[in-house]
Amino acid sequence: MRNSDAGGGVGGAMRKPDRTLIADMEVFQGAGPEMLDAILADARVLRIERETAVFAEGEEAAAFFLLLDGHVRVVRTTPAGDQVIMRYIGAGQLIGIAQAIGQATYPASAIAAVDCVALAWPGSLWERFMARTPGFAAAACRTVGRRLQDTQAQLIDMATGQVEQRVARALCRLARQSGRQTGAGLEISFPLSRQDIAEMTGATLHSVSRLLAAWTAMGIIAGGRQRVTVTDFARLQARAGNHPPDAGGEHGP
Amino acid sequence: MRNSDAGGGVGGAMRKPDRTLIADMEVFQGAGPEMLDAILADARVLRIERETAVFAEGEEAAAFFLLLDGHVRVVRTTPAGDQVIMRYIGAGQLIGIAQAIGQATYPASAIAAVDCVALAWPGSLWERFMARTPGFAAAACRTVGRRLQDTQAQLIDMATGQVEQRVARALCRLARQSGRQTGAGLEISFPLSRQDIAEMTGATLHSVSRLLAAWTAMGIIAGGRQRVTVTDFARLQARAGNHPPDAGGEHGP
DNA sequence: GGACCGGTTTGCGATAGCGCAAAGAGTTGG
DNA sequence: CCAACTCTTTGCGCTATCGCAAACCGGTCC
Repeated sequence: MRNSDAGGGVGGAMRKPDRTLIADMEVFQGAGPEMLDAILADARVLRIERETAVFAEGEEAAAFFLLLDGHVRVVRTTPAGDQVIMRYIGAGQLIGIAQAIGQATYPASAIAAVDCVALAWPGSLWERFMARTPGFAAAACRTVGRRLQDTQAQLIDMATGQVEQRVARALCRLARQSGRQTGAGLEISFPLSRQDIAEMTGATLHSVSRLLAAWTAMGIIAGGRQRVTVTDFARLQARAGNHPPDAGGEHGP
Repeated sequence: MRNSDAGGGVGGAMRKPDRTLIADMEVFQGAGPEMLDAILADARVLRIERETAVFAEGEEAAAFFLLLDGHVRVVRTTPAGDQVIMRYIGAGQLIGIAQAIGQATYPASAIAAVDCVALAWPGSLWERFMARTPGFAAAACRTVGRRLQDTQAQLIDMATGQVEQRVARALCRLARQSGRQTGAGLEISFPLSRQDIAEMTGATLHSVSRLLAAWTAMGIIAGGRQRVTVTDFARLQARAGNHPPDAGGEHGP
């Protein structure tokens, strides 16, 4: 089990950020300088330590957040106690927008994958933003829509794909979204355990471990403890579903 | 393969409906009578025959729709050719809202499960609605958000549940949303083949058939060709994994 | 330095559910 | 009333994947 208790770990304030920090966020497009300042005036700046919760599933949705730096994973827990990682969210994205969808409580938990910085607004301001900030509503709608698209794509994967495909796709997605180019390849820029990958793909830790071991041996990926680097993106993509043009016998004895 | 070609089958117009028809739709809450009339003035009324497409995946998103009567299923097709039923949509809901999420093409197909009636607006009007109809943006956002919630719930099912649970949950959901109370129980009010259920749950036709046969024998459900009636909702829910009020300590036969 | 600890790897048996194949059983239309 | 069709049921071998158990590692704490 993970140490992901409570909403603790949300650290103290920093000095107020400059408006240029949020001026190019999609949600605030169309807002003038004075409006941006007003928006910022209502924001708290949070620093969230690694592996602590920004907010927890079921909690009253008292605030919504804009992630300025870091990555958080959005997790839901089943009645049976299984965790499922819905997505990872990177800098520049909104989280905790329960009010956008008319929910009084957060439907999922958000856990910082690394130390993060975020802006927080009281939930009550959501409506004001929706009403007064030009384009905010449309942008929020698109944001939610995009997540719906992603989730649907994942659902399709789960419905039709084998574990190998699902894991390959998850890694491709993460590498594309959060990959940092290094000498060795695209390195996923936050700690990502085999267990995490399993919880993203609906597989078991064991299957994932086997898979990654095989791919490491083939030179498709590299990395150790909570680290994954994609060294051969094309070949990983091939594993993700486009199996036809492939040689190489694989898999155990 | 199903006879679900093209956007054909979209029949001719009916006489204009009365504004009361849409006045209580969530998306048009807050719109005054004259605005409702204006909205209706721009709408076309469509009659869609059973098993024909309202719109097709990949098609340019030229319009969005409000389903007035009937049920449509929203389907996506994988590159490999597998169909996945994302959801069923009933009367009163918006469909084809690709523009809401900033898509130029429909991400899925919508096929009428029964003869349907819908209103259609040119996609170009979306922005006007968003801007001028009070509450429309927020309602649209909530609609998309609710679908996101649903899809996430399904994803969790797929990730953690066995086929039996998934099928049971899918039936519970359908019965709750579209069940018509009859003497025998809650009858799902549109044709629903085993194959459809399979495509909703990521199972095979065969597994679904076996499952339903077993449940029929137990008196949990009833129904024949493309028909499902839930005769014992509580017990079906138990199969779905929630063993709450029930005390039945049963498992596989 | 050695025990400890979270994450990772690996082996192996158990099995759910797929894939294939073919027979039944309602429906539809001539 | 029969033929054709579609949907459904059923049998059976097969394999991907789980579940458990145990060995491994690279740091960390004392």
